[in-house]
Amino acid sequence: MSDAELTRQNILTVAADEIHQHGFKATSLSIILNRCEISKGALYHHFTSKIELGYAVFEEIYTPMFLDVWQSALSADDPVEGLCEFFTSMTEQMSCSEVVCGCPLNNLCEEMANADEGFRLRILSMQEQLNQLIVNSLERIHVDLRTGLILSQVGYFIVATLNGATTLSKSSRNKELFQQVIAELCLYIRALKVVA
Amino acid sequence: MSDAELTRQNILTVAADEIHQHGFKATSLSIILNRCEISKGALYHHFTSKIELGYAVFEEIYTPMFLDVWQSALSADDPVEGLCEFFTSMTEQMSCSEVVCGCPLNNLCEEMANADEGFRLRILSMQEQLNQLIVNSLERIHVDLRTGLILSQVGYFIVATLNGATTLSKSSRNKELFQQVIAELCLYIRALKVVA
DNA sequence: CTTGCAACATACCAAGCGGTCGGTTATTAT
DNA sequence: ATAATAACCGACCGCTTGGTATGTTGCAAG
Repeated sequence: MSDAELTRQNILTVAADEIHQHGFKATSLSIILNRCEISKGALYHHFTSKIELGYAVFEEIYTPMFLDVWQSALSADDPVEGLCEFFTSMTEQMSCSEVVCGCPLNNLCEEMANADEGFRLRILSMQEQLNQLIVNSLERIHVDLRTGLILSQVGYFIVATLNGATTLSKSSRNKELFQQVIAELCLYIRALKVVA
Repeated sequence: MSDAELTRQNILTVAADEIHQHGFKATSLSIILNRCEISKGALYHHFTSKIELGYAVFEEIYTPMFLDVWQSALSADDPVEGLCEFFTSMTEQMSCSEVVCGCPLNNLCEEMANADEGFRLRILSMQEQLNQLIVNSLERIHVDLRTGLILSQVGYFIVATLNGATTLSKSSRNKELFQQVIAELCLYIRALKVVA
């Protein structure tokens, strides 16, 4: 990787962390410059504006990270158990800072979907991709599932609850609340199956 | 109501609307001053700082509004049906701007719980009050409910899902997504009861 | 060897922010 | 009537923000 590309990646990584911690609007370019030990000229050589940097972070950092982790959870033989294990391991591995900072995509949806069309469309596309992943994996085991389920609706319900749980936990600063909601969510997910 | 108190209330109302629309940090005092047609001196006569104004909005506008609406939903003879009707009527009455702006408390939790201790504690207290309301009303009909339910967990699950649904809907700018999640949430809530 | 452009650095800018302060008007108590 | 204070005004301040324009360095092709 060339020096220039290294600089670019470094900016993206640091910016992703700052945006995760403080949100997009509250993220200061000068702090990114300090952390990267570069000048303003360097940043504006690689990105035309703050919002374009934000888009790049979304597309090159958040999106692949997000798809990877859901993909692997849903590719289990039994996606229902895959999801539950994924959620449970989240609560176990979750550090305190992650409880406080929440999910980057959920944060951006809250903050920017209403304020910037570019962010809104990217977030929307991400949500639809994620929902499709869930629907596809549930369809794989449709013979084990209750009849009458609207899978797309179920997918959005799961994502909504997970996001709601992270937001809710921010005020208590510990993962107890998160764990409770996740536990209830796993009950719901497992109840999607017909009783054996 | 005295003129001074009228001014104060006007500031609170306008500030509540601005914070709802743009979040706390992005809310500009000068815009509030313009909308209220008052001077900066007037505002700082009634409130010592921007953050104190934010606290006042939370306590005097958002909190009572929030408790009122949940209280009345949960005081129905059957709180399960009360909740479902409440949620369903939300989707029907919801204007486009409300879809876009989301729930004021959920927004503040996302934005400020991590950034300001005063907001965090107020939000936490609000969440606990709300959960207690739900738990109390479900306990009233515990004979109709499935055994083994952890009511506190159920309460937080409901709130988390509702909040997640509002956030999720922001990116699509319409209430279709919200309605889907709410529909699934009502299925979940009604399934709390034992089959008759 | 030199020409040229990518890859930076630095100084600067206007705008907006929350907040302060001295002054003015209106109201109320004595 | 007067004194005191509440209620309000508006100019000003320091600071930070995203963004720009000019200048410098270094590598790489011709």
